[in-house]
Amino acid sequence: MKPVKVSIAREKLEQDILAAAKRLFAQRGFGGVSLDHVAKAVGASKQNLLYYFPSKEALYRRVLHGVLDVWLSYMDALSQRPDDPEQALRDYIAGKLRFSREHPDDSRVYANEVISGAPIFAAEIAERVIPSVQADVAIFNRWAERGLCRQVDGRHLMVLLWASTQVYADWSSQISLVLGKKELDEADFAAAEALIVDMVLRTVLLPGSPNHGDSTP
Amino acid sequence: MKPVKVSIAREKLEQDILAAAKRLFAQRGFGGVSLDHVAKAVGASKQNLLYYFPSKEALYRRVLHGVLDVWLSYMDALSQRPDDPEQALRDYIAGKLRFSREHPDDSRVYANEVISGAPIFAAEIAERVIPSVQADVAIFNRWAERGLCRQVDGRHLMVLLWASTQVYADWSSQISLVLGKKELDEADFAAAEALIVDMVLRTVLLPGSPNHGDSTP
DNA sequence: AATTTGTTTTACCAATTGGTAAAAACCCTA
DNA sequence: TAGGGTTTTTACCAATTGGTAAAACAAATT
Repeated sequence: MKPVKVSIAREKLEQDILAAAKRLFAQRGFGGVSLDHVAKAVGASKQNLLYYFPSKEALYRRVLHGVLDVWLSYMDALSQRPDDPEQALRDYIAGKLRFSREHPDDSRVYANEVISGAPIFAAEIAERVIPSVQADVAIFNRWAERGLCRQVDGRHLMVLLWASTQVYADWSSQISLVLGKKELDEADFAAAEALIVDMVLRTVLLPGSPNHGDSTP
Repeated sequence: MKPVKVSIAREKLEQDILAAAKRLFAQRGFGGVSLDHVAKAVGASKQNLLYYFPSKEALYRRVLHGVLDVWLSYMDALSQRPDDPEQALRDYIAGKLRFSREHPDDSRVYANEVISGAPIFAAEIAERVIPSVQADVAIFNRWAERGLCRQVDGRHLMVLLWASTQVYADWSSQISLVLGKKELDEADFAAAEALIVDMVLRTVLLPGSPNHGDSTP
């Protein structure tokens, strides 16, 4: 198989463009970013940028596609431990919070798109995200059927899990203000994790479960 | 006091502009909206619009100011019942969900601004929102001191309450996809409220409380 | 009716927008 | 070193951007 020859330089510039575009789209949304902004951020000309990505929307789609990859990669925690609701939920929450911590811009790009009603990515979300969510919900329901956890509406629980974890990326500016510090640190994320895990487990686990109601310091 | 005479027509057009601007800013963010968009949405000329609002940023500020008024008006539930944590929390959650239901565009405008790092409204948020949040947190801590509820980190609890309620406005497009319907209806909001109230009360109320752990159908 | 005041329209403007066409520079291999 | 493909630059373009200035129109006050 002939290797697709791509010069190092090309590869690097393309990645640089995607990275800069992600940062800008995260901050200002699709409409608030011009190709010139992105080009200047990477020290290239707008026309050069258009050589790599045929249009602004194409660039945005590529960014969003990458974001979705990352988003989904943090969402498979439930299926990893199909027999242990407690640990699965702990992992899931920890993973999503790690996503917020490590990829805040990905989170914000995604949030911007969803808030706008997903005009561009509705199809891809329907194709990739929704099945993944439904799989998680199905795992949930199976746990309940098998008596491993209480009956709760898995769909709304998933919504609550996204919301309460992603907020630490998307709303970090306001949360920082509330906590009275410039940026969120490790300890803040740990505190968030403790609270969310505590709440979810109290709600989901059966009263008789071993670990029930012990997570308060 | 001399009444500031403002013709009906003026008043109405100004309100129309603000309403249209809010809808557009909610959907596309500040950078994604042009004065011409807003003008066309209300059937006026761009220059006419600039007669009422001296600049795009001025218009945005006015919209955001109104949004903040609404946002804050739904946030005083805790102080209304200073001696009854359970009912106060129920009211608070119900109120914030009502906000998401009745004012989704306000919620989205606010979310857009916060995600962008609140470049324009950081000062006003710090002045108006943060004190309000801190008041709520203080009420919380007092409950805990008086033995009316468990010790939980009030700040992170507030974050969780915003997140889990506002998500039903900001992310309604994706939640609709998950629930498999075109838009969220009364029943969906009721289910969300039930879950959130359940989780919060399980976490916050003391084990011996009267209503503890009974909210599952 | 004349005048003042408030509102809208017309006519501009320079800068920026996303995008095209083609020339120029670069790089690798024969 | 010549040629061929790849990448970058230069030169454009029409449309849109936020905004100004002043004229035209309408409404209320005298």
